[in-house]
Amino acid sequence: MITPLIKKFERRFLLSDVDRAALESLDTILLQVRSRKSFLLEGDSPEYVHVVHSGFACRYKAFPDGSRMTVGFLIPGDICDLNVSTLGIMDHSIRTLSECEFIQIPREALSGVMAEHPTLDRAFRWVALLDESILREWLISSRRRSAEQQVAHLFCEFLVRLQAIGVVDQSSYHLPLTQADLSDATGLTTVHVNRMLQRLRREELIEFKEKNVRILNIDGLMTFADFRNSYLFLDHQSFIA
Amino acid sequence: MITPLIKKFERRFLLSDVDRAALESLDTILLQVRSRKSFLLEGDSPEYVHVVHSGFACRYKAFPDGSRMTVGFLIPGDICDLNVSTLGIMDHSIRTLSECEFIQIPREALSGVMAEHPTLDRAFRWVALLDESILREWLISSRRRSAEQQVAHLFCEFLVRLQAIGVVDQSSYHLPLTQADLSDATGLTTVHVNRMLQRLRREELIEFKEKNVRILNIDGLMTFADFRNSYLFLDHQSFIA
DNA sequence: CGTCGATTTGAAATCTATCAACGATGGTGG
DNA sequence: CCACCATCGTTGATAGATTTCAAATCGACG
Repeated sequence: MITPLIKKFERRFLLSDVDRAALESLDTILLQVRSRKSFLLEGDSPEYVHVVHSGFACRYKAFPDGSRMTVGFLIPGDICDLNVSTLGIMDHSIRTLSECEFIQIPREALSGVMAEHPTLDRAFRWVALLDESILREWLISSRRRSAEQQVAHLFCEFLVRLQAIGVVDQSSYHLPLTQADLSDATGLTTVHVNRMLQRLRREELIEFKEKNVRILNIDGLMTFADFRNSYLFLDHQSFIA
Repeated sequence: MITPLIKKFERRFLLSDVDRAALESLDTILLQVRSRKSFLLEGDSPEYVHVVHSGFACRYKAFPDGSRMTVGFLIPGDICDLNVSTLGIMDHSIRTLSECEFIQIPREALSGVMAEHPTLDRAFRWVALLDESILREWLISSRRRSAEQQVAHLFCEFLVRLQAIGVVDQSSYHLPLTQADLSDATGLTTVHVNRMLQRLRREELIEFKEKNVRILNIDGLMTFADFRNSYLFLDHQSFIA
């Protein structure tokens, strides 16, 4: 049941059978959430840890004026609320972008597993750092990249992250976002996002319609966006046994 | 020796005498670094954990074109390279902005302490989350705040963080940064930073000269910058014993 | 058919970068 | 002590990127 997470860990860690069994033996509940629902809010103290099993979601910060800013996307295998264990509360909110299934893990049980399995403990810390690294890259995007590059970079990030979980088909992938979602995630206006998408299309880098992305020129896109995947920690170089 | 870190922990956690003794018994070395030196580079695997004891430093990402982007500031009590334990290497660099003293803690010994003292383990995780929260706020700054607000927000952040370690005197504090440093940290040009500082001065919000910041109107500044200190986790609300 | 959300278009306003230059300052070496 | 140099801060003019505002189009769907 918890397989997307295990797969994610195994991109970087060599789990023992015992480790894997410990994760699999966790008593989980599958939770379905409809599309475009805020299901964890800033200030919440969820008693379960939630792992995305299917669907797309995002982390966001809500503002008094009713607007929100997306600070990260969640795809299958990503953990929504790992931090709650040490912080006590969510310091941002989570919202689904498509219909989603979440795996709920009792927080206590998970802590127990981490305490007894050093490799798993390390793996969980690692995914937290991965989130932070992505966040840092978003900051870089927002400061150093032009609007067009930012949008392009986002499509690269999706490409690589979705490839890693095996849901990319010939450089095409499903992406249930609206242009307004991209605007929340980049801080650009929807008008401008629209124009940037048109440009990327005209330059024959990507196509994005009907919730489907097709990368027409991967190298061209990555070069243009100044995308380096090292921040996603996908290489197995510093493998830790 | 390790007192700035202990003080930081104690803003949020109730350390037992045993916890405190465990930290104090660590075999540390004090390292002096001259101003404006890169002393930890992306890719490094430092064998010690470094805690700022005195001075100002920053985290930054270096780019092929020789420029750099600051992604966070370090003040006394902040940890430079906690992540190396789980990641194996630095995924960004650290540079001093003034003469600095760093406390070097053997990584193994620190891990041991964390393993045996759950509260300390939690405290270390907490400071990691604090860093991440600040990063998230920087992302928000860079997307939602005007240049002038960004600069103002940075001065608010310094004010509150420096207050927390007790080095603010009547809403004045020492800040050994150049306008170019502010530009690295905001992504603005130095020219524009200069103009924003002039505006803030003209609006009688702050004064910044000779490495000294004086906040002339705290409420006005915070309101203007849309600054809320909750992201700095300074409140003792969700105190964990 | 009408409505709603999403996308697209155009024109003007605003913000920030860019380029170029100048003044002040402090340190260094002669 | 002075001349020189480098760094920092300042100013002005212009170009470019992005937002803002307003409106049109499109498609899905009841």
